[in-house]
Formats: sequence, C-alpha cells, structure tokens
Amino acid sequence: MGSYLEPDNEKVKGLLEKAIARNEMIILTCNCRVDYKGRAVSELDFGDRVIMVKPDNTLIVHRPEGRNPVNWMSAGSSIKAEFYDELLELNVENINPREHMNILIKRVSSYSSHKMQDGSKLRVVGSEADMARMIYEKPSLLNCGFKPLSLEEQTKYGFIDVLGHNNKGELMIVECKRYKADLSAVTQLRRYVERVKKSKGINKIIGLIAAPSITKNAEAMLKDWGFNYVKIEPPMSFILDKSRQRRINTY
Amino acid sequence: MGSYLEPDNEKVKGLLEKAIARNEMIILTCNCRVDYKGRAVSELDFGDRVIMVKPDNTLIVHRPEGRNPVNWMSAGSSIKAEFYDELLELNVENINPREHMNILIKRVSSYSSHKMQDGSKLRVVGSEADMARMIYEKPSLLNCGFKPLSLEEQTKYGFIDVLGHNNKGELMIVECKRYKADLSAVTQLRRYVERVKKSKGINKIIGLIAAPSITKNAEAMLKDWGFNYVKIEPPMSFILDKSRQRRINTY
DNA sequence: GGGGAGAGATGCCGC
DNA sequence: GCGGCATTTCTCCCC
Repeated sequence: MGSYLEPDNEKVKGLLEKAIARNEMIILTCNCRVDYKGRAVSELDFGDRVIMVKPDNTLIVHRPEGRNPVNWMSAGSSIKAEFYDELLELNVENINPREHMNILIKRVSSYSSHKMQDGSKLRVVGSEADMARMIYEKPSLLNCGFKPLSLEEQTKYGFIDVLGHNNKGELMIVECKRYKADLSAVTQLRRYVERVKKSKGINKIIGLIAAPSITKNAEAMLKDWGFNYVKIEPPMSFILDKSRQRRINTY
Repeated sequence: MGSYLEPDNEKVKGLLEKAIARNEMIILTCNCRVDYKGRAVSELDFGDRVIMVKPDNTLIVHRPEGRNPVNWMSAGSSIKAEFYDELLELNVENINPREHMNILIKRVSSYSSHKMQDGSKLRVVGSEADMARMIYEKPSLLNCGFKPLSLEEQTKYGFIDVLGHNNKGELMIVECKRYKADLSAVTQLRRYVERVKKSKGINKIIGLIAAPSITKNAEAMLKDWGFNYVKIEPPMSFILDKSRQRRINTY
C-alpha cells in the first residue's frame, strides 16, 4: 500500500513486485512503449499512459482518450519487472491463448498500490432479456392477441427470445433488440424461423422483431421475408425485476 | 499535477475541479457507490474501485477484476463535484444520448492527476482486413484458381471482403473471419450472395468462408447452402502491411 | 449522422 | 470447453 510521486524506475520495480505478490491494485502513470504478440501483433510507440494491474492480474494500458484500453492482457497473466539502462521493463505472459506483452517504461510520474475489496453486484435493467420478460408478462404490448409460450427457448441454432401464438393460433417467434434493429437481427430471426419450420414440420411461422426502432434496410429485408416489426422500448425501471422465468426445452 | 495519499474528501473536490479544468488525467482510488441512468439503468452498491477521468472527459469506473469498466460515461461528459455530509459526490451528465451518472464517494485512498501527451498511433496486424488483403495479393491460398477482382467492395447490405472469379469463371464471394467462423458468418455470406445474385441477375455465385476454423453448426449450415470453407490463418507480421488497396465500386 | 461490421472484442449462460 | 449471443458494447469506415 502506498502512493509515490515521480519515483525512480528501480524503486518502482521493487514496489511492483511486492504489490503483485500481495494482489494489490496497482496504478502507474508513465511514459511507455507497448508491444504485443498473440491473437494479433501490435506496436505502440512511446507516449503518456496509465497502466493498471488488477488483483486478478488483468493488465490494461489506457491512453488519454476513449473508454477502452489501447492494449491489455486478460486475467491470470504472469507479470515480470526488470530494470536496466535506467528503463523499467514489464514482460507479461499468458498461456491459452499464448500471448506476450512487452512494456518499456521511460519515466514514472506516479505510482500507487492498494488492497481492494468489492463484494457488490452490479444490477442492470433495460437489457434485451428484460424486454423479452416484459413481453412475456404483458403480451398485449404486441397488439396481435399474442399468447406467450416460453422465454429464451433453447435451440441448436441459438435461443428464441419469446415464443408463442398469435390470435389465429399460428406459432410466433419474437426477436427483441434493445436498440435499433439491423440486418443481422433480421437474419437471426430468419434463422430461427427456418429452424423451427424444419424441426416442427410447420409451414407457416410468424416472425416478429420487437425493438425501439429499425434501420431502413432491415425493414426492407424484413418485408421481403414476410416478417413484421413492432416498436417496443426496453423497460427502464427496477419494478419489473423479478427472477428469471424457466425455459421449457422442447425444440 | 500531483499525487496524494488518503486526502480528505473536501480537498479532493478542489483538486478535481482544477484538474478537470486543465484537462488532466485523474485517477482516484476510493470506496464508492455508482448509479447510472441513460441507455439502461444500473446500480452498484459501495465497494473499492478506481475512477479514471480522462482529458477527453471519458469517465470509467474499474472494479478489482476484469478488462472492462463496471460503469462508464463516454467522452465529452460534464462532471460536477460536490462535498456534503463528509461525502464526495460526482454528478456526470451527457447529452445525446441523454444519460446521467451519480457517484457517491465515502473515502479516497489516493488521488493523482497529470497532464498527458500521447501522439503515437497504434499499429495492429492480423485483422480481418489484413486477411482479405493477403488473399487479394496471394489468391493461390484459396486453391481454386481464384482471380481477385476487388477488396472490401461496398454494397447496400454491407461490404464484401474479397470478390473475384474461380477457375470456371464463376463469380465468387469470400468472407474472411480472423477467428472461428460461426453461424452469423454464414448468414452474412448468404446475405451478400443473395444480394449480388439479385442486383447482377446472376444465377450461380460461389460463396466461400476463409477462417482458421469453423463451428460444427456453421459448417452444416454452410453445406446446406452450397457454400464452402477454406482454412486460412490471419497474417501475423508487419511485412505485409502495405497501404490499403482502393475499392472498385460497381455493386 | 445513419448504416454496416469488425474487435487482440469481453462476458454470460447453457449444454 | 464449445457454442451462441448480448453489450449502457466501442470503434472505425463509408456513403
């Protein structure tokens, strides 16, 4: 545990090794260069960055912009620090997939490491699964006499968000999207419809996309395939947050 | 610019405001609670986290595990700090999409802020585009007398990685995947084939997936549709890193 | 800005 | 572990 301003690189090497051994959260503001080889190959010349080493040995390198790290190594990596030529060098290794990262650090602006504890669980509402559950519980939203049958029905080719019948008793497959539905949403629906047609030997199945909006191209393709679209917003309140319904596994 | 161990919350409020005004990179190790409302709704009870405020006003909250932030606000957000009841409160706002984050901070373990400069560009090789370029430049890899015609050909329904003819002079569409090809790769290919068939009035078009591997289901669906698969690894060296070929826009 | 799709995607769940 | 898929996806590129 500690926090240091402008520590020399040799001192940082020692601090790092101790903190890694103790599974502390380490944060390093520095000027560095990053080379990666594994699932791809990348190189990033010297610049100011923040390096974070997490207690689970995730390592991320952040630039001054953007939400995502510019380079990273996933949890469980092995991290070794070396000091030579006034430089601090980190070598980070992963097996499965086999990958390697080399970080060359010129100058550390600040270093800190802390023990961290976080047992809280993130609760989110407004997901696609929440939309499906909402439709399952309030099928009148679809305006077609929909009678739901199952939720997140598993098939070999993916799971169907909501399955049921319309007011004519025809089997109906509903694919939910929490944001604007696109071409791949249509092909996904199409895949389920074809799959169930085949496995059940049914000729006519109603395909429906439920989403707050849809792209022009997706709507055109939807019509080409005789499917429909209904405008539905994802639920945005914790009130509906019940435990997930069980699936009925028949497909 | 500065680094502080266990600063009191009132002091942090002042430091934060100055650092935000100066567009510095701010790092805060603290115990906090996070509530978000915008594209979804989320809540996260108190726990130890690292908060990073970037010069572009991206704000990310990191837990002790994982590569991704548990909560975030994208670049350009407005951040306001308040101090009351010994607590430090951050209110973060975004327009378009309209979203809000509230962070309640109990105790700050360490604070640092720094001016940062990073003009380097990340270079990556081994992407899908690199695979397509490799096939374009060395078509013999496909083992079918492939004669490439264009790269990343734009259509209304997405772009075709590589387009060309096989040794029988039949039009051929190649979809590359840098990792294992799955069902959606097949439906994507299928979409392009159907699109070009329609727009060109051609009856027979060869569809090919080039990837290091393919799932069983994807291979079955590929056969159902009369398409083919060829095992190709993405290039993993900078030697092939030429400037991108121009597209020929005829579809 | 909309639309389409890749990403070293990550992460989750089900089999 | 594989497979399918959502993500407050993010990010880039093209029209």
